[in-house]
Amino acid sequence: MNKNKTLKDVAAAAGVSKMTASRALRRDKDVSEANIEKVRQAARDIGYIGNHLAASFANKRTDLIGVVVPAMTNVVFPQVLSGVSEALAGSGFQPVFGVTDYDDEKEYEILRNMLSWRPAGLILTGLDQPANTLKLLENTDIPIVQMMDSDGSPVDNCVGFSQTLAGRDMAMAILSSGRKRIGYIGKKDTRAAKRRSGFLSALADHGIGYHAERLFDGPSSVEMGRRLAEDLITTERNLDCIYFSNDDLALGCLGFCLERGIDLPQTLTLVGFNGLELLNAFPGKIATSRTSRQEIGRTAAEIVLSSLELRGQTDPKTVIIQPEICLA
Amino acid sequence: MNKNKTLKDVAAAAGVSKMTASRALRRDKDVSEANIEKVRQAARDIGYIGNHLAASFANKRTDLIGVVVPAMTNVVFPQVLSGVSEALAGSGFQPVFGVTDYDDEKEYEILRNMLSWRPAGLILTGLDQPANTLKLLENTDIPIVQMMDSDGSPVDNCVGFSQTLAGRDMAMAILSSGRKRIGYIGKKDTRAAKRRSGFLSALADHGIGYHAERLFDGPSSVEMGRRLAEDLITTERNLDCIYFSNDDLALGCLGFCLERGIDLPQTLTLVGFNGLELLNAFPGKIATSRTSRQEIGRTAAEIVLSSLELRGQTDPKTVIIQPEICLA
DNA sequence: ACCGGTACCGATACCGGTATCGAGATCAGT
DNA sequence: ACTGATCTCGATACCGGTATCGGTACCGGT
Repeated sequence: MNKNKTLKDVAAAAGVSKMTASRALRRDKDVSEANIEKVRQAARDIGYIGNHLAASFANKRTDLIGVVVPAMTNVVFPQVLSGVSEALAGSGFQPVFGVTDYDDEKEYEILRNMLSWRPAGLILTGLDQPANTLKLLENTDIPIVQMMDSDGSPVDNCVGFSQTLAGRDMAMAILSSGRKRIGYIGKKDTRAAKRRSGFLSALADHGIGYHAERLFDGPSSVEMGRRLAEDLITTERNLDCIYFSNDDLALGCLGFCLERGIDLPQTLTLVGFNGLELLNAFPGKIATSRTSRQEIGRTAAEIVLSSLELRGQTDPKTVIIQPEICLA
Repeated sequence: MNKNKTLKDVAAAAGVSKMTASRALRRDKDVSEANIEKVRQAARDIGYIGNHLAASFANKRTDLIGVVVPAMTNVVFPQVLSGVSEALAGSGFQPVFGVTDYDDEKEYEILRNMLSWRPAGLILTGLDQPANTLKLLENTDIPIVQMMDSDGSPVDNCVGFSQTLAGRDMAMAILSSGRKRIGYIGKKDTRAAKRRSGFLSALADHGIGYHAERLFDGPSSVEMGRRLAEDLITTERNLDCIYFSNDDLALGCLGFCLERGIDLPQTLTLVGFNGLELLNAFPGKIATSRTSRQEIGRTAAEIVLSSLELRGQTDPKTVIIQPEICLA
C-alpha cells in the first residue's frame, strides 16, 4: 500500500528538486535527459500516481470535456458518446458524461456541477434549454456545442440536423409512395415533437392530417411500441402507414405485424427514426431516417477541440449532418 | 461574463470573511442564519459557481466514483451505467465513466487516469484484469467493485454472476428440450468465452459437442449475427439449435430465419444471452438468459456507497445476481 | 459581578502541484 | 580570456478553497 505518495517523494527518491521532478514527468523542457530517466524510474519504483486534482488546480485549467445527454437507455446516446470518446482519444482531453433523464431541472444541476469542475469545453444535447440553464452557459467562456438539433439558435456551436425538416422530408417521401391514411405513435419529447410537427406540416400541404395518433410520456421502448401499435391498428381500421418517433417503437410494431401476418410494407408501412443498425436484420420492413450518431458526437468533439486550439479566436460553427431517408 | 469569481468575491459582496462565506455555502455549522442568507444571496447576485477542483483539493477527497465499462455500443453497458447513476443520485457522489473498447492497455490507462483524480470509489467490468492493472488496484485503498462476472477472485467487492455457470445452465435447459445438433456463434471476448465453455462442458456431460461454430473478433452486431448465422445454417445442415454469445447476434439470425421462412423455434432454436427488452417484441422466437443489468449497476454503486459510509471497516462483499433462463 | 458554556466569526496554515525567475554551468564565437 | 547565449536546475509564490484554532459576544446560573 503506497499511500499518498506525492511529487516530493518522487523528487527525494530521484535526488532532485520537486520542480525538476514535475518537469521530468511532464516532459517539459529545462530538464536533462538523464534526470528525466532518473525521475521516471523513481516514480515507477515508488508507485507514484500523479495528482490530477492538484495539477489542474495549479494550472487553472482541466482537460475535462463535459458531455450531457438525456438518457443512456436509448442506444442513440451511447453511440453519440462513443463518437465523442473516439474523437477525444489521444487529444489529451477526457470526456465526462452526465445524464439528465429528460429533466430540465436535473440538466441544470448537472451543468452547474460540471462547471464547478471548470471543464475545458461542453457538449450538450438539444437547443431548447430553459432560461436559467442558458444563462449559465452564456456566463461561461468555454467552447460549447449543442447536438442533435438545429431548429433554433445555438448558444455557441451546433452539430446536428433540423428535426422539423427531418419529419417533413420523411412525410413527403411517404406521401409520394402513395400512403394516405397515416397514424402516429410517439414520445412526448422536444425533438420527437418537432419531427411530428414537421411531418404533420407536410401532410397538411397535401390536405391531410394524422388519421389517428398515440402519444406517451416517459422512455420509449419496443414494448411500448408494440402495445400502442396494437391498440392503434385494432382501433383504427385501414391505416396504410404509421409514423413512429423512433425505430424502437416501430420495431415493437414489426413484432406485432409478423405475428398477425400483416404484410409489410404492402398492407402497412412502418416508419421509424434513427436508422438503427438493428434494422438491417429486417431489410425492407421498416422505413427510417438514418442519422449518424457517432459522426455527430465525433464532430461535436472536434469542434470543441479546434475551438480550444484556436483559443476562442473562432466564430461559432454550425454543422448540419443530414439524416438519410431509407424507405422500406 | 462573470469571469473567475472566487469565494473571496462572494465574501466581499456579503461583507463577511472568506471562511464564513465558505461555511455558509456549504451549510456548515458555526454560521448564523442571517449570514447564510446573506452569503447565498451574494453568491447568486454575482453568479458565483463554486470551484470543485479547489474544494476537493483542499479537503483531500473527491465525490467521484470511477466506472469503467468495455463499450458503449452494446446496450448492456449503458444499462449498467444507468443503474449506477440511479443508485448514486442524491448520494452526493458522482459517477465518471470510462470506456476501454475491450482493450487491456486502454483499461490500464483509463484506470491510471481515474486514480489520478483520487476518486472515492471504483467500479469496473470483469474479473480478469491483467497483472499491471491488478497491481494498480491493489495499491489503492478505495472501495472497488468488479461487475458482471464471478468466475475468479475479485480484488475487493464483486457483483454479477458466473458466466461459466450461465452457459452451463442454458445448455442443460436446451438439452432437456431435446436439442442435439448445436451450433455456436460468438464473440472472442473473455466473458463470452466463459459462457461458451460452460455451455460446452454441459454438452460434454451428455457426450456431445458443438456441431459447428463461428467465432469472430471485434464488436458484435445484429448484422454480424445475421451473416455468420446465414453462413452456418447454409453450410451445416440439420442444426436444431444455435447458441449465440448475445441477443444481438441471435436477433440477426432471427431476421434471416423470418425471411427464409424457417420455423422458429420448431425447426431451429435460437439461443441468445442478456434478455434484452427488445426480444419482448418477438415473443417465443429467441431463448435467452435474462440478466439484470440495471440491478447489477445499482448494486455495485450501493456497495461502494456503503463501503464508503463504513469507512473501509467492512469485509469484501460478493453479490450474485442470477440470470433467469427464458426459453423460446 | 463572576463564571463557564455556547454560538459565531476570521486569521492563518495548509493541500500538491506548476509558473516564474534568477543563478550557476557550459559552450561558441571573437 | 571575455561576452553572450543556451541549458539546466531549484527557491519561491501562488492557485481557491477548507481545517483548525483562538478570540469575541452573549447567555444563563449562582
